[in-house]
Amino acid sequence: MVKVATWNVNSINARLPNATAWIQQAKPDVLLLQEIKCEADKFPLLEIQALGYHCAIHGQKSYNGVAILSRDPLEITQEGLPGDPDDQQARYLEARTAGIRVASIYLPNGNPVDTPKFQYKLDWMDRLKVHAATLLKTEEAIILGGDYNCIPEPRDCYDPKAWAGDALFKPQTREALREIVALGYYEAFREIHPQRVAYSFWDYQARAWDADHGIRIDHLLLSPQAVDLLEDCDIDREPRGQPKASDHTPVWCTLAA
DNA sequence: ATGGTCGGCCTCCGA
Repeated sequence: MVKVATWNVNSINARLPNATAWIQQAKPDVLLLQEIKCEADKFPLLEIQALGYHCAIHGQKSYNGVAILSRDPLEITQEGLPGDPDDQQARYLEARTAGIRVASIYLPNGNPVDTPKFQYKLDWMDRLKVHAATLLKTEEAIILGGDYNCIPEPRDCYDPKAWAGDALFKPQTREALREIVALGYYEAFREIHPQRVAYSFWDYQARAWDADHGIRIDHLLLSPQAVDLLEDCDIDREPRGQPKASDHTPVWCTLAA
């Protein structure tokens, strides 16, 4: 059995106690991290290694940054999303480990929508679609996990009307995610829980956590070879209720292997 | 309720 989780930690250094506690309790074999908000030399490598994990880091100062932790050694297969040599933002890291291929994805937020940030998001999703199609041809068990900054459907949001104009819920954003899935991927949470309402992000503001005003934007996309092995998937709300929590909480799945 | 959330950081920007 291989347990793979994704978690936007909103700074790995600010979140180290929370991340350590969750790793020791949840014991993922592979953990995909987003928004580590540091370069590799500022990553708490020794602390993570002490928990028994290898680390692959694609860092950036102050913003973005992704990493992959694994009980097994990691072979990096892609650092940075292909398709735009001018893109300097650290939002994609891919590796082989634990007998599968995984990617840690921090998809651009895209707000405000009347600025170039939204077009950057849509362009980034186009590039991800191209790369995701290439990956499918390997016929490997693949998990593309991360913060997709996309609310797939109205039921994935506590108040769809309140989010109607937001980059996370714009029709173009949702269409772009559907196109990626339609290449031949399976969204793990919906495979296991076709009807369930659950969230993975609650804003720090306006008592969103206390009111359960959440959205589901952290996803695990599985190739056909991976979904054949899929046993379980869930969102662990517990870390979001802890002191000094990230605004996201981990999403995990297990594969028979 | 004269405040209102975080983290990183060239005291504001990004989320």
